[in-house]
Amino acid sequence: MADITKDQIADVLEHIAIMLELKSENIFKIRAYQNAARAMETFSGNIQQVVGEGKVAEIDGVGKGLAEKITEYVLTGNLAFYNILKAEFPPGIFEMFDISGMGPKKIQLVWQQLGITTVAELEAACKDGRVAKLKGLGEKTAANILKAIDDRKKHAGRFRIGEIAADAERMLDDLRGIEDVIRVEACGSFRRRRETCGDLDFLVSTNAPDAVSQFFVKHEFVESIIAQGATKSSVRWKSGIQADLRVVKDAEFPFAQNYFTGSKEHNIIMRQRALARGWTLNEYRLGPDASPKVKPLPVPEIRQEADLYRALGLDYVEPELREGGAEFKAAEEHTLPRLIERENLRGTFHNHTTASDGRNSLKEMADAAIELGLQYLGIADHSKSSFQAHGLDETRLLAQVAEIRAMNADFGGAFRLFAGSEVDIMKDGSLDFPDEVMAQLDYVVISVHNVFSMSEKDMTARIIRAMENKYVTMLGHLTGRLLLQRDAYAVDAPAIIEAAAATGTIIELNANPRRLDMDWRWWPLAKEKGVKCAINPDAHSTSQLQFLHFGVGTARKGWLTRDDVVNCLPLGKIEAALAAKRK
DNA sequence: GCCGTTTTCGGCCCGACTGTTTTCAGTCG
Repeated sequence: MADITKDQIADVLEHIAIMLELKSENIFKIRAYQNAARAMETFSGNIQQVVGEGKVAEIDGVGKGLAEKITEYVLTGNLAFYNILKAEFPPGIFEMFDISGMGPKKIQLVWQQLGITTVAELEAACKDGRVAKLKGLGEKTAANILKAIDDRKKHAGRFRIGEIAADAERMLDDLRGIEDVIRVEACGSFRRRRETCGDLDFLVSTNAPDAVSQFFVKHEFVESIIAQGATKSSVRWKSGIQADLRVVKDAEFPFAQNYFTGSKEHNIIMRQRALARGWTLNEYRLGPDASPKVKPLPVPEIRQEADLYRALGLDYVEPELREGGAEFKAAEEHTLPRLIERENLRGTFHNHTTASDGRNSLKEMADAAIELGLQYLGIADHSKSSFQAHGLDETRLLAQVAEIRAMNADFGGAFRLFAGSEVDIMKDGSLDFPDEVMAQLDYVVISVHNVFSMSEKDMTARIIRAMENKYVTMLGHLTGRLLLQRDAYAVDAPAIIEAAAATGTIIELNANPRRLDMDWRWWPLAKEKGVKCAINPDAHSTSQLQFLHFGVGTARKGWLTRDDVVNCLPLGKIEAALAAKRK
């Protein structure tokens, strides 16, 4: 069996959907491929196993036809249908989808009429007037395409939530300050606390829409105006991100809030549930369906989002869970979890000091933790093999342990530092410190920091071997990914989760917004297996302790409650949790 | 291509904005 991951399957299905669009195939067939790609991305089981058991078609959104294609791809590493389809298109053509305003129809047009197959050729054809002469296009379209090509060069791609959160919060505050503004929300992927956002969506209810729109497009953040209408405006901020504003009447707010929060998949199911009750749902209202297929029920009054969920037979679904997956079944059966909140955290592990590559001293880190209202702080500087990060050898580590013990005496029980280490996992799965050194620590975080290019099988075996050491308390940043920067190394997450359950090892949710690793998609499986989570900021300075906010957002996306996260335990109870595996 | 509490055919979410048109197609979210 080839080592095909579910992400690779999703990419292939997504790519097929794009090519079918270019061939002007049936739109619903295209959507079926897109749905199946989403189903793969959010699938939390072991796809190899499901293929082996012949149960692919049991996955929601995957039918007989796509199950056969997925099975062929997983078993052989190849998909004949995909290869044949791909051969019909020049490879550079797909890059044109990254140009805002270029969709399948225009790409097809410039390709068929002008023979354009790359973004560079498109740019040239816009400049020399050939694009403007095409039927259905014109001067403005050509100019807009040029602007979009230019924008793409400047602002490629998506933004990490850590890069945009401060500006977004500031905009929310500013919008709330406008006269006659009633309700304000940042919707979209930002509200759902996705790890990256392509844009920001602001929603305002007011009786003075013009004033709000004017304020938005003239805000100091704005670099250029993309579109401005009566109810919808789009701008590009100086930071590079696109920000959209929707202005609605207050009675419409809960519907718009729900609609613009998404996800798209979540919205589709919401609308289907409305139709099943003889209603139609859009971003403005819940109303009677013009041609109902069922005997319509009276339409209830909706004042806030929770009313809408109730009307559709659901408990309120927190935004973080609205990814179009298991949230509906749980909301129907009243089994949605009470999600963890920032205030539940009592302390945190995996933080660095000037002893390795941190910017603040032990004392400064402790003071900052106290300032944040934490009861304890774990220090886990790098081990000696991470020489690029000034990793500590045994002598320096034991000196730091002694310093921590002395400081704890001064805190007098109100606050505590825990002495740990972020120990490198060596290439063969052995650890950077011997057992007798780790035995002197309160806890041990283990992480992979080198030799990323191993096979999935070897990397998984490497990590599992390290987890089997009884002094290892928790596994740091599982995949080593740096969002929008460096891909995850190959590792079998379900196998790691199984091993964590078997060995009693905690898995870290690294809250650094560049990482947010382990990914939120795996936490429901970890929770099901009884694996505990530690939300750790991986702070290299006092200010980075604030990363805990992003970690809590990701934990909420992973359906975690305070009971699933060890650092919700108070002093007096956390000690036993850290020591449990050593017995 | 998927799916089913009027089921194996005939549906499949829907509105705003732009640019090119003169009533609509394309794109986006």
